[in-house]
Amino acid sequence: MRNQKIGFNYPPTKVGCPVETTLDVIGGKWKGIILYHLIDGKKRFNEFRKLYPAITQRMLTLQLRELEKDGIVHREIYKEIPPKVEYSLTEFGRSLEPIILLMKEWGETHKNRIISARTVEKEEI
Amino acid sequence: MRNQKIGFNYPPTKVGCPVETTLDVIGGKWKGIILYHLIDGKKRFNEFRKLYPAITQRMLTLQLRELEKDGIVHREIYKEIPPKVEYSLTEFGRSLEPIILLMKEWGETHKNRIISARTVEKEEI
DNA sequence: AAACATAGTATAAAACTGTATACTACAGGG
DNA sequence: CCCTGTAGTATACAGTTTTATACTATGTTT
Repeated sequence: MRNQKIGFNYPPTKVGCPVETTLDVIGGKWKGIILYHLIDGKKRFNEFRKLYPAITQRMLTLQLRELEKDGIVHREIYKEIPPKVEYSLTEFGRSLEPIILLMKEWGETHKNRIISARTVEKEEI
Repeated sequence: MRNQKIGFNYPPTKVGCPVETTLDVIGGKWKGIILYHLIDGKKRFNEFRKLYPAITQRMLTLQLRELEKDGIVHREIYKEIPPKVEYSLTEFGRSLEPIILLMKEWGETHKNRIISARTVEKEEI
């Protein structure tokens, strides 16, 4: 283990780079999708499932709960049967809007480039 | 498995939400940190390790290679002994600057709020 | 001759994430 | 009385990521 020593002690935790803080909040597997759709207004649980059927119920629940815990998303429960729950952005969540919109634009503009950069598996044999 | 059927067929792959495309590029565990520091100019391999000693060599290599494959980062090898390799943003990588800077601002502004939102383990018994 | 520096690679294990499947509650409709 | 719909929860397993540790190359310095 010669190489690992680098002349100073490791900090106990990752001292936050601010960019990492933001990515921690919005970087979950389905959070981009969730936030992107919440910008247009509130959504019900199964609306998300219809928009992205590949999300399992468990993952959707987990991601929404994390966003809720971070104060980004508000969860409104209607005491009805069958159940009705609406998700929406909080005021705080709205502060992410410019970032989400920039990411949306960037993704739209460069999506094809990224896809082709990643599908070059073998150029030559 | 009553609940999983939802009245339409699952698509074969996740049809890209543009926000997800962007998060796929910048959302890796250490990519925020890497990109944030590359905005100031080129960096050598061990400079990153000194900035964030918790990154292992392997992770740093993997993250840099992914950014390189996506065309975000340029890797310049100097044929010297001991080795010297410099990493920098490509022209394409520069197009991420506005997003990185917004994320940096958001993180700086709301870091404490996020930390405390996440450390409320039990309010009452 | 041994040690140092840089930029990695190799391998295995541990930790975390995500999936699959089954299950719950309750009111209304047939 | 059984089925439907909504919004979940529970459990176990599979898959992916991340970590830990050791190792490589090679020219220069001690």
